[in-house]
Amino acid sequence: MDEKQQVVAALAAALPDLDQATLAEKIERPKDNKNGDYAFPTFFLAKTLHKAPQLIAQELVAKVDPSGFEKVEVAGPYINFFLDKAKVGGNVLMEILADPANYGSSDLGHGGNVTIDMSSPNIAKPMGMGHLRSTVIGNAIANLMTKTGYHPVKVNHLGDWGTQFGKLMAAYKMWGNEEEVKADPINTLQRYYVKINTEADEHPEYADMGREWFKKLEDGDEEAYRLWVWFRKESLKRFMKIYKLLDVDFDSYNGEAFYNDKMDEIIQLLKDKHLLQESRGAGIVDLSKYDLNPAMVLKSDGSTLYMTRDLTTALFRKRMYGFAKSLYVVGAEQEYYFGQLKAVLTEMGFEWAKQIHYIKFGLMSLNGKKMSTRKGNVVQLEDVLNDSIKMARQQIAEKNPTLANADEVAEQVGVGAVIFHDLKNDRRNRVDFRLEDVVKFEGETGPYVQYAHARAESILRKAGKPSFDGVELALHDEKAWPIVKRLSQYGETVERAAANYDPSLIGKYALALAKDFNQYYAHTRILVDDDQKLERLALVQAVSYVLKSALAILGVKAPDEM
RNA sequence: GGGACGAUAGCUCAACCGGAUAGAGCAUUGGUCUUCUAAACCAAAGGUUGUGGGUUCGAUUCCCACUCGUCUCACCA
Repeated sequence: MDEKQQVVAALAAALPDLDQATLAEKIERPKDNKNGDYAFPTFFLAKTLHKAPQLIAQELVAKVDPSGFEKVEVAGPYINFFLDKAKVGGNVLMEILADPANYGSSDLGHGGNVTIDMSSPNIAKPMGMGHLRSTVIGNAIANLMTKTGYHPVKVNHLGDWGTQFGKLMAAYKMWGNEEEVKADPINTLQRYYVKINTEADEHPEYADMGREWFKKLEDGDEEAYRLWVWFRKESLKRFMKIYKLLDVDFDSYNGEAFYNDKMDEIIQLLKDKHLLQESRGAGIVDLSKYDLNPAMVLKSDGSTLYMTRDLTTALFRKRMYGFAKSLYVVGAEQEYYFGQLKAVLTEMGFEWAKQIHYIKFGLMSLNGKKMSTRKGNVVQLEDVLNDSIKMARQQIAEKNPTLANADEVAEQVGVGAVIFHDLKNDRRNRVDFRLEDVVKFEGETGPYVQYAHARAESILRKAGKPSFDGVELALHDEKAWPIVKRLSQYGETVERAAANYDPSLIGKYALALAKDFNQYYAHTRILVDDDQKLERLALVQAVSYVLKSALAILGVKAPDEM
């Protein structure tokens, strides 16, 4: 950052007619290191100066003071600036080593609360791979918020209410067996649920039974309530196992049921503001001024919908947390719906509606088809995690059989692979689930990054964990320059990832840094006793810190040995 | 039919604000472990960036049209 200012200053002296902001805007970072560290293209000056860009570049470079730079040279229409590698490199390393935990952090958020609606699995259904996306994306965004000075509030908006419970209860009453459910709650309940759905075509009365049971639940029927509590408890127990594996926790588990008795207010508010209209017996809010279809907030039988609960939830969260932002990490198929939700809130006069951001992610499919719990074609997240851990354990047995805490590391690597796989690409991309891709440990994967980190730690152990306190560092190894450059870009990468709610930028950064390091490692011996040994070790230590930090943002562990 | 999003190497994906020869990984072919962990490294090969126009000194990137794909368009969530 300061380095860019240095370039701006040098150019400003040669081009007094242009203001610094314009110059800063035009300066770019060449993709190829041979074109220097910063470059200034002169095309845009051709028109005003009536000269060829190449000529402008040549004339300009003569006026630029190259002191402070390694060199400044012309390459066609570009002026390329090469930084003083020894000095800049040393500064970057010293900055990281002085305060590793805060490297890359900023205070853009000034402590403002950011509620993040994430994970939100449905009770009485197994957590599928689809829920992984919302969980790990939400978790990574929460970490990005922390890193940029916000205070994230992770909310697991459990799907613990709705007509599907009525159906489930009806199914349980017909075919259920208490012992069977106790033995394996989720899968058994899931089986009942699939059964009643598949047989509903032949037995239309099942749908009515489901509605009746849900009505009972809403009216506080004792048996319905007892079943609901039981199903919910068993489901949560199972979910907690998965969250523990993923190492994700939540600040609130207030789900749909929590808002069940709080919806009157929003209905009343809509009435007071004359926004509630009747149409075909149902209650709707007209949104034609937003170019959207009307939002239904009351069914014709007077019962509520998802929309009703979400409006209530939004208002509750604003009051409870006074959020600076409210994020919803939800599948892309709900985009239209969230447009309506925001529009209704705006229509109600809540100016904070614009603080709501919908963080959509691409649908996960199986063999090209949408996964459907009702049809039973889902891949269970727990199975995938366990498979991955098992495979990681095998790899360790082959490659590092004497590793002391092998089981613990296998879990970190196996789970890390799954999480990283889900986060490395743009969250909006659709993904077709393929186990062999998810549990891959080579190439652009989580384990690749973890491995680079473990190698770095291994070297530091062998070097006797050197201390860098108060050491004045310069970096003389030219081969280390790509690494240092990458390290120096961590903060801006974090900021960009946070601003775009895009964890994949951190994933790509971690891969690039791991690759830089692995290349260096393959070509340079670090543990040789010469006068540059300490600065090489400082480099290794800095890489280790930053890799670990980047992985931590993604929610991936960085074992010291693997 | 309306809307949203997308189309880049055989496959999965990159490409910051419009910039230098469009880059990685996987798969394929070949090379590198008596030296810090080979979950790694090096190399080869792989492209009319869906099609056709336009804007620009310059377009994968911006605009228009078209083709194809996914999602979505009130009593599910």
